[in-house]
Amino acid sequence: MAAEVLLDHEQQYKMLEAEILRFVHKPGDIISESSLCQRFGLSRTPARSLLQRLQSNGLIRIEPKRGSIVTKLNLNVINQLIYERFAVETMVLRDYIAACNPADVERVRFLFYQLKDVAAPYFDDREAFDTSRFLTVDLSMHSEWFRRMNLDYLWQRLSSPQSSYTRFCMLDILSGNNVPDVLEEHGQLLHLIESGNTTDLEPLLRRHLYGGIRRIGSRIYTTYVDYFEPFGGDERAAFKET
Amino acid sequence: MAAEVLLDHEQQYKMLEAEILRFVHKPGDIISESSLCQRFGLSRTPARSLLQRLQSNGLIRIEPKRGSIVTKLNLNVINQLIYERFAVETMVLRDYIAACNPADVERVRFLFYQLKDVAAPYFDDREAFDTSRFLTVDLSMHSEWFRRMNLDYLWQRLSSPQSSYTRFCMLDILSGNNVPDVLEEHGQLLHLIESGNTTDLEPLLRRHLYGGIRRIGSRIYTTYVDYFEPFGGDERAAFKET
DNA sequence: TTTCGACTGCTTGTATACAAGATATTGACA
DNA sequence: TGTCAATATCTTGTATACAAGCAGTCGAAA
Repeated sequence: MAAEVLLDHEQQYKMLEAEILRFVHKPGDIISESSLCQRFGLSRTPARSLLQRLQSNGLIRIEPKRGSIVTKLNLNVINQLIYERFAVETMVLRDYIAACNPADVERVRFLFYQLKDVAAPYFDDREAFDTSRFLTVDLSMHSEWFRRMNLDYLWQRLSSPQSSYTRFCMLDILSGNNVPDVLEEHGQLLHLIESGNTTDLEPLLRRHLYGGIRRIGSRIYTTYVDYFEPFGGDERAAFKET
Repeated sequence: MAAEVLLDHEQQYKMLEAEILRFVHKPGDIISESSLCQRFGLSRTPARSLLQRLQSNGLIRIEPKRGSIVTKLNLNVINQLIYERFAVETMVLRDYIAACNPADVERVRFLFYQLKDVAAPYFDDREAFDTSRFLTVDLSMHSEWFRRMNLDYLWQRLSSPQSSYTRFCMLDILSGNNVPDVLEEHGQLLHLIESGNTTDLEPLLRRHLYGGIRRIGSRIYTTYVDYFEPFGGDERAAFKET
């Protein structure tokens, strides 16, 4: 195979990152410097930079003199990151609902109808359903309230593919089982925004953000068991949704 | 000066990090590969690794063929990180107050008295006041509720020296002006925990966490103006505390 | 057959020569 | 004196030789 020489470092990194996030490289897989040298037509120095960058984002672990290994997901870490997202987004959305004007509401409404359009094939013509686009529109709704409240950096920080969380979400998404829930819950969020209701916000967001754990369920211990770090202690308590 | 050859990579990194956090290397300063080579007795490859690691944590910016420059603080980013901390800690502390038992309360009370002890010299014998120790005990109170709620990773994520926020706090701390406020506010937090009161929690935490911006105040635009990125737009709105 | 040791081939870690861009210096020329 | 181009010297980027640790293979000896 010819080396992919057309890509700059940033593109190379994004490509590797995407491959890890989408489980093309599975947890436990080895990505050696030499494989990157061949693939991208690099010498070892820039290949090492790529690996070090992947490591600093928690996607691989470089073991000296042994190799670079795609990290496994840590359910404990995932739970804490969901908690973080839940805490932050509850407050952001509360503040957003207090601050938004009719034009803002209209924008959210538009994004929701867009989400419905993208989701339609999921029920009618499963083949035509575009998972990736659904995810994009889903996220663009969430980013809307952050953007409106001038919290773009914070949204970027929460949604950047660090550590285990993004890959966990990807497990949920790739199976496609999240579509009905996401559609339903985003509809309810829109309804809260339209009505200015903030009292029902917290339980709804809790259900929405912990949905991944609910849907993946026991497959963590069966189908996907090799993707996760061995479970020690009482991490099964995760199922109780706090 | 003899090279500091006794340190391993981790220690070298921590040392550089601490020097940047404490403004030994000021925003805008240049840290070249060759300076690290000389100082630590390294060749360029491991020196580059150190710099890339600093860059991935937002402490320096590597400009190709030009140099590596200590980043300036971005007030907009700082505000968003304070917002994050505020949102998360409000929820953590609310949950903590609902979950803690008398032994937990006693532990917090002990930490508060410890904080009072460390702070005492600040008022009596300013020379004997230990800034670093005060900060440690301050943080150990905050980490206590995270630890109790099994959110250690989240605490680590929020308090790790990324980006601008930790350095901003350091500006506040190095001046020492935060001691009375911190003592007072931690006392009030203890009081809320003892009484199980959660309704006053949010305003108190807002005051506590935005305290740095309040105390530094206009010095952002005067004394410390060179430490910050140029201000564009309406970032002065920061003063309104949301 | 089993055990154990040398060895072969892998991995990443380090040092260093060279490439190439950015910037400051220098000096000739007007 | 002022201007501007050549140049010297800085910076980081890249390629690569060598170091050194880990692991699996192979084979000889018990």
